[in-house]
Amino acid sequence: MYNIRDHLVLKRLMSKAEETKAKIIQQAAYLFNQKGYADTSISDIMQATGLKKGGIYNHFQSKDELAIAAFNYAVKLVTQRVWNRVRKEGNAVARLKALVAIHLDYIDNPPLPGGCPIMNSAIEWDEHDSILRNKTRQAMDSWRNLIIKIVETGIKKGEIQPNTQSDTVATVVISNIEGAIMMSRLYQDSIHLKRVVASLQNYIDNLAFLTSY
Amino acid sequence: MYNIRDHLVLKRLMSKAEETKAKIIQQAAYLFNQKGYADTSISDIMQATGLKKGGIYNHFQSKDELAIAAFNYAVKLVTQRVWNRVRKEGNAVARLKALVAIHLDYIDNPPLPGGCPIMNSAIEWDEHDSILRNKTRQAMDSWRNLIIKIVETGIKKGEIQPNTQSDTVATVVISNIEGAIMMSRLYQDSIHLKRVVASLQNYIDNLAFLTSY
DNA sequence: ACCTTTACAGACCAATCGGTCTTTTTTGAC
DNA sequence: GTCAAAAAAGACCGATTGGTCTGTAAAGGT
Repeated sequence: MYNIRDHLVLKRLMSKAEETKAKIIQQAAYLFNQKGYADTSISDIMQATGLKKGGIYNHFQSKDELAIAAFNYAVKLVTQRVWNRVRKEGNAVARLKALVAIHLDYIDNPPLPGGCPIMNSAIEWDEHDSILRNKTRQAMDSWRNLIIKIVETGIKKGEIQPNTQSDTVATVVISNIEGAIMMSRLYQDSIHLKRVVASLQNYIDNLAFLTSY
Repeated sequence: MYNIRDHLVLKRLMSKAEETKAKIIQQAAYLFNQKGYADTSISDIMQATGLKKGGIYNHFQSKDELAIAAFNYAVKLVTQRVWNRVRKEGNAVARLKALVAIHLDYIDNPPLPGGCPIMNSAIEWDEHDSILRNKTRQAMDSWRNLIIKIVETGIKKGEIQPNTQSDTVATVVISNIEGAIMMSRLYQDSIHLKRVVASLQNYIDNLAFLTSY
């Protein structure tokens, strides 16, 4: 079969197998995030990737193993988008506000279809003692630790009030954002996300050591 | 078969069939809320109720029909608990604070196992155009309208600042609570719910027309 | 106590599930 | 171009899915 990559002088970054595996992971991540693990069948993934059963099970031993790889990929997509935005800001208040604001386009321009994979997995796995629940907790831990670190660095630098509870800030910010994503997705209307982002901006302003007025 | 209810003089409130149907709905509601619709099989419901397939399909035409009845039942459970608490309070600020505080025991003493059925259904159905998504939106509408009505009544009575956006309050309060339930359930730790409830109490205090200090 | 109605049991169905295995095709180093 | 290794195809498997249907048992008005 004719393959354009071989015909060109382009060096191949991934082997064919690696490309196939990456495609499976991406398509599976999209499907799992949209439909959930239980309602996504191997047949769905076969159809999305254009592969047959043997092509998928050549790369993964089980549906679970694929789901874990897909979840890792999904989490990487969402956390990278946040971090790439947050790192641009210098001080803690600006970082927190950027972290919140980046979620405004979670409806119209999401990092992957289906909403936040951390929340989706949390809801689906919260009472199974499964590998995926642990993975979800780890992802949530990273998410919380990012906020905690920003706040504590801000306190040290005198940008944020010293009596601020960083773990409370993390819980409040994440709860708000995740709840708002849920509501905006349910109604297919970003208004809820906009309201919550505005409310959180005000919340963050009140954490600042010196308010500007 | 000997039946103690017939032997006693007790008037039967429900016929045997109605009791059976109610039992199916309750058990199904628990299962759907814990495991989700896709991962709950008719066999699971057979086991939970002690009935066989014919006994279940005698009362419901399909799994979907049962899921809708179960969702209605679950929503009734959670909304009644909220309303029974809120109605005890006279003024808007106290009502809002009670509405928030009632969710503190959502982990240790939930109205039904599996967390908030509105959020769980929202996550599972948010991209299907299904009956259950519409049901979920209706339940969320009621939830929002309760808060909106409390706020607007409070504004009229001079208990809440007149420039307050009631729909924003509804979005913020619900997003916070639902997000916090998700986090506390993921970690099996009510600390996140406690933090968010405390934060929301402060938020509500700031809506009051006259602060006490 | 009788008798009709209905609730329920349980066998049965096709379709689909996740997963295995053998065969064929493709890949890519030489 | 050759050829060994790996990737993918696709037939196949038992178990389970939601759902149907017929026979039996219980219910409950009379």
